[in-house]
Amino acid sequence: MSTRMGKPPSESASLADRIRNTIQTFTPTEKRAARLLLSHYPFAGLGTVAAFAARAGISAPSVLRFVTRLGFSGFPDFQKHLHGELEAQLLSPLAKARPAERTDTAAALSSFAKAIATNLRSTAEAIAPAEFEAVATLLSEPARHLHFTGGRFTAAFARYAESHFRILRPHVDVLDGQPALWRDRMIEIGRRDVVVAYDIRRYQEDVIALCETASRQGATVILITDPWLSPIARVARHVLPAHVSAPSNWDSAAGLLLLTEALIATVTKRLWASAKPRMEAIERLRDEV
Amino acid sequence: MSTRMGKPPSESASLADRIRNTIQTFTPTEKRAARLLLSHYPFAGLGTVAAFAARAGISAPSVLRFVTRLGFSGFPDFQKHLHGELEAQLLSPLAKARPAERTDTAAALSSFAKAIATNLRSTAEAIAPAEFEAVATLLSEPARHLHFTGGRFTAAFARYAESHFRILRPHVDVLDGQPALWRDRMIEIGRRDVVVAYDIRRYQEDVIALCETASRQGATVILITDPWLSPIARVARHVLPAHVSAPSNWDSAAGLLLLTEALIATVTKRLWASAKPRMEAIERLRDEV
DNA sequence: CTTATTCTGTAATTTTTGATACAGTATTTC
DNA sequence: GAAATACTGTATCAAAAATTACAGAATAAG
Repeated sequence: MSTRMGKPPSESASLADRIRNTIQTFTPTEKRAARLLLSHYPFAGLGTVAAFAARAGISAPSVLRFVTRLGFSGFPDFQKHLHGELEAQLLSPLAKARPAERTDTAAALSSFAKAIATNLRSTAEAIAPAEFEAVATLLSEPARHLHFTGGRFTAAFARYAESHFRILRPHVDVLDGQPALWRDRMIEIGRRDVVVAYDIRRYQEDVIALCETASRQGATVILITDPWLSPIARVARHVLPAHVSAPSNWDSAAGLLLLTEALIATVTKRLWASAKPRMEAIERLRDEV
Repeated sequence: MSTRMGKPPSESASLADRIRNTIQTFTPTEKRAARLLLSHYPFAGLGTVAAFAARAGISAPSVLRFVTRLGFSGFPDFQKHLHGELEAQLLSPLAKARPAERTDTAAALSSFAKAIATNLRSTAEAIAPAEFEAVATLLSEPARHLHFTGGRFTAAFARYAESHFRILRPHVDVLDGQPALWRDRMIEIGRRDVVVAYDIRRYQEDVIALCETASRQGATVILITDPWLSPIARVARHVLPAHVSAPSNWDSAAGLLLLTEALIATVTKRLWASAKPRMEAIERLRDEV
């Protein structure tokens, strides 16, 4: 066993910092390993032990001793840590190097806004254009019947979508409230129907069951979910995942709203010729009542 | 052998872009793999085949078929490519500038995301910290009764807020559906009650009437609205305006959602001592049913 | 200068990982 | 509705990787 113990890798400071601070205690070959890693941090550590050894001009066992010295249980453990750092750094360029400022409520609001804005950007980037396009097309076909549904928290977005699409086009409803009531309507759902389901963790059994039934009866299922994908993805024709992370105990649904509003906007534009007179007629009716 | 060949991985466009453009030609399981990779790009691909497969909910061979379809000779080859992209991207922060989207709809989605992100930022900046603070405090008092309500489009956010606050604390409900049904409940609303109203253009008569009545009976009214302020502002104790502009015929409600979620997060933190056991109890009840 | 100790690479070993053959299932096509 | 085709998971195999044992080299101490 080594005479010097490595510190546990769970230290708060970045691994690179820790290496820089302790590099003088390393043996000559370990220093070579450390310099390689620091000069190409952290990419040099992403490959195999053999590749790292060759690049540093040392032997494979020396690399192993190096990572052990750093406090890792083995090379895979070491790599796992690098992956984690990399992901944290690249995904939240803002949240990273910020040593817990005062948790003022005003600061909370603005950091919330920042985090959600980041979500929106990554949500938009992760969506396949063809997928979004296909969904927009489905929702633009007046002959199809649209049914929106969601779980405990996401039912609100089904409602939100419905309240807009209802104005744009005919044959729009929401499957909401008592799941028992859905059953009755399910009988009418078939090939021409489109079910748009919102479902994020924890995925809800009754929504899943509804979509499976709908799919079995030939309906087209569209799923709007989180990046971990609801089980509904199995039966869904199209899936639109949205990022949901937020500085809170709860997930943020802003990504779901983004996709919903973007779909509404796209369909509005596409159906404008028929939607405009329809909207005007609805306005007149509202004013009369 | 597969009937469709993957393109060589040396294409100039990023791998993510290529996947987004060709995802429609994938098999269902390949789509699952693609969605995982896109939603956690490229980190999901940095581990082992088995880890990727488990995370995507598919089998290891399917992952191998996926990378083969993408044109790589094997999983290590695929990872090598990801490492390369990652290094290039992180080393040149400038190169991160988006490579000009192709299709119209993709552009629509990303410009939508940008516009909404801007909304969020300006919404957060325009909120008076003391106002937000005061609202959070009101919603954190367990003795008060909370009622959420909204108009045609905004009722969804009242529902969304209610579904969360209901879990955090007692005495939470939503005034929804038939306005006639509100009347019956109005009789019980008094000094200890808090009415949170969502209202944006075009401001809705029945919601306005509800808030005026509530105010007259001594309730505290909180208004979440657009920058032009609903008439409810006259009777509201606190007003939180949100920016709503969007590249669409419709307004965007993302600002409303931001305020809602930020309030939920703040109240959750503040009530954590009592909310945690409450949430656990609710979880247990759910599991039993 | 000799001896003890630490350091480092070669080579063997074991574990893990990626890859493949094949059979069952679902799906599509006629 | 039946046959053909495509799709996907289980079980198995082969390959590569990480790890360890050990001996030689370098360094430091006496």
